[in-house]
Amino acid sequence: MPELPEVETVRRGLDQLVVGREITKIDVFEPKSFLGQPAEASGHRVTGTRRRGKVLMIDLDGGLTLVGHLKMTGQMVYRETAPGPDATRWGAGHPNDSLIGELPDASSRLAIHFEGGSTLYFNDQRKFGWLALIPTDQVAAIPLLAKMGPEPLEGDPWPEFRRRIRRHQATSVKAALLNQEIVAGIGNIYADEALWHARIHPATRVGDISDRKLKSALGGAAQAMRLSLELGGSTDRNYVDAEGRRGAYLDFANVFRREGQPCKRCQRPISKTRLAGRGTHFCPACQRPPRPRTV
DNA sequence: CACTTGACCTGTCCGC
DNA sequence: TGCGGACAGGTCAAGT
Repeated sequence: MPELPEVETVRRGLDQLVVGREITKIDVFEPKSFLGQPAEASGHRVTGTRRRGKVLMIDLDGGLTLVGHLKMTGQMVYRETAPGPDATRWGAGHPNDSLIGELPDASSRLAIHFEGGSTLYFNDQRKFGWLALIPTDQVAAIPLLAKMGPEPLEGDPWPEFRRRIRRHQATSVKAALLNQEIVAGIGNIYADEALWHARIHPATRVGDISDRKLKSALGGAAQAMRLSLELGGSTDRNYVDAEGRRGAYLDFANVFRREGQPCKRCQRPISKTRLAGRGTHFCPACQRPPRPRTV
């Protein structure tokens, strides 16, 4: 699932690959995946890329921006040449071979064509993701962005994080970490990793957790995401970067998708349960369940 | 307002 | 082998 490190990895790739290129045409294969008028992008040149939380932005000249969200299965994959017999980058046996092949494929929702024949494909198996073409000065007003909490890897997010999470004392800390209005960019993988780091049971109510522990959880999320950035993100099923490559972070995860395997701190088996509508991984020994407060 | 649940989708996996 | 259903999880709408 593309979370902050995955979206940032895609952004860095796109920054190298498409900045300076002029869009000739956008072909939309799945109308619900694109908001706005695709024809309005033609003739505009990419001036830069940005990211806020899990939201990707590709700025164009003329005051336009392509804003996108990959949700769970979105991919932004750049190909230098038009599809053809030689377009496949990966040889037989390459680890990417089974993940992504010639484009467009069945999951391709739109194609952004550039001067010179290169193409940026937006693939999204489950059609939850979207791209929108809107005036740059209206990007910040998108509700998701307008309400979004602090960036966990920029400056000191703790004071703002603390202010926001303390408004939600009755919710579970797992749900709070997934709430983009409390802190930006954390999804299911890094929420579980953060709580393992801080030794907090995911079902614990925010109101029952000290500031010191909450700060540790935020720090744990940041630590996991920084490592993931170095490793090109997490590839669970679909995620690839702008050049179609997998990320390697899950090989180093402490709890995510490790149910039944030994905790790296205490060797007890990792548990998996369902919380806040999500699969939730934790060490039942290191992360003690909350005590009932009354009765 | 705070909080929870279901909807949105489709590919994969599991049990029968 | 085929089939039904659970599951995967980011965000929003609708519910309590």
